[in-house]
Amino acid sequence: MLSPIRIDTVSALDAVLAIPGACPRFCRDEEIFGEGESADYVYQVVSGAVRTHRLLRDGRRQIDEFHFAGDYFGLELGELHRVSAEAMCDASIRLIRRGALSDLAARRGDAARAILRLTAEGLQRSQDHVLMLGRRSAIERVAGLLLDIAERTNARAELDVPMSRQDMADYLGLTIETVSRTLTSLQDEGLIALPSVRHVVLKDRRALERMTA
Amino acid sequence: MLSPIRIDTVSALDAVLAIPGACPRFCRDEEIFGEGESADYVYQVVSGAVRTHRLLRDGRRQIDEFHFAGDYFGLELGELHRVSAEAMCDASIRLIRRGALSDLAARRGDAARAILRLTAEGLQRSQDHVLMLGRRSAIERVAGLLLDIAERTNARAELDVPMSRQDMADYLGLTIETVSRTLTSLQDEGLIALPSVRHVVLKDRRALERMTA
DNA sequence: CGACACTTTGAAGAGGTTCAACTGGTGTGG
DNA sequence: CCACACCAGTTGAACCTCTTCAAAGTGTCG
Repeated sequence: MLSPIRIDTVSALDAVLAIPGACPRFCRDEEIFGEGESADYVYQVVSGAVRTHRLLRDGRRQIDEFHFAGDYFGLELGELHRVSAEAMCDASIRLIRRGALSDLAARRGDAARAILRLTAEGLQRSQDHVLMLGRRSAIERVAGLLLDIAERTNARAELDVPMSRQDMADYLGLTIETVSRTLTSLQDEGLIALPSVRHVVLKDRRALERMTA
Repeated sequence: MLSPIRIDTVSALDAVLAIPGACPRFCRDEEIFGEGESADYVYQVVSGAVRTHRLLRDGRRQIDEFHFAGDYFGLELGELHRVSAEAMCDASIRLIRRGALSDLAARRGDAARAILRLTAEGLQRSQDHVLMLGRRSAIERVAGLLLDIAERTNARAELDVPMSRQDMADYLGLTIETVSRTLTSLQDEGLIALPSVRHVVLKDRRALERMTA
């Protein structure tokens, strides 16, 4: 049973926002929507992983967020998307008509609260991101990202990392070389292992957590 | 947010959220609430200016946001404040009981939408902050902050800067010395003037905007 | 006027970037 | 089935922006 203000589980959110929608597949690096386009849909990752990003005029890219199975993205206050979204690997994405969602929110208080909750969670994550970019060193940022991926993909020690080094760099406000060197140094210190480029084993989670706390 | 009905002005928001509340005064650097405290109120700046921040264990500080007259802050999804808030100068702050706000939101769709709108605007600002910290140089960050202050305080060319250099640094992810040097170099280039420490004159706004676009 | 906090400036240093070369894994074609 | 090409990732070295540490300057308030 839901409290008047809190919706406590992802599945509860999904139940409230269960609106039929198409569920197309996108392949690796395919654009789902672009910055400045009309925000006619809200999206949910069914399988795979998605990145959302913004670009400066000169090409500098900042990845805003990574989205994993179950996550919603593309929810906007205004009429236009403020970020672009691309699949990081083959992904299936549920499309929810924005009009259907606002109709639902207008009729049902719990749906309106679910939307508020999604937005507020996005804000919390963005605030964490700000703290990371403003005040943490490269090694702390990388450690934090690995732990975040572990948590959000429900991985134990061994992670499937769906993003390239460039994606990690553009999320962390670093360069690809710094990310690579930092991962190597974490490996040298025995905190992680890198069996392959897109797999990371967390060997000393406690130590990683100490870096990010 | 999702609804076709938009609330377009701050005053409209205020009308919807007009709940009687105390309006205490805080003096410079006084804490309004602390990170981890129970979030029993939502706050609105009546006059003055407020900063919200988070601290790492070792004392590194990241300012999350500056709040000016009319701005709401301290709105939380969960039970606890995730940031601390302090007055940057003498300020009067309206306190709104959170319970009163959620009652109102439960009864009136437009109030619920107003809360969503506030949250979504906070998210947009936080995303802009992420882009700034992740991918902009010191001079671009400082220029961006000055323009932001100008816009939010409705200043034309001459700005009243309510924050210290340390506050600017902790918002921009820089050090106090870098902020100071950057302001000096903007002055040397003729883009701004610094008649006194807490006053800035924007002499070439176009050039400043070019840096931040 | 003097004390104190904040700001500015200077010089040296570090962390991260840049540019460049090399490595390794993957896919393709002979 | 191997050779080769290609691309992402790694490593190295030089460089640069920003930081750190130190000192001097400025403004404010008793």
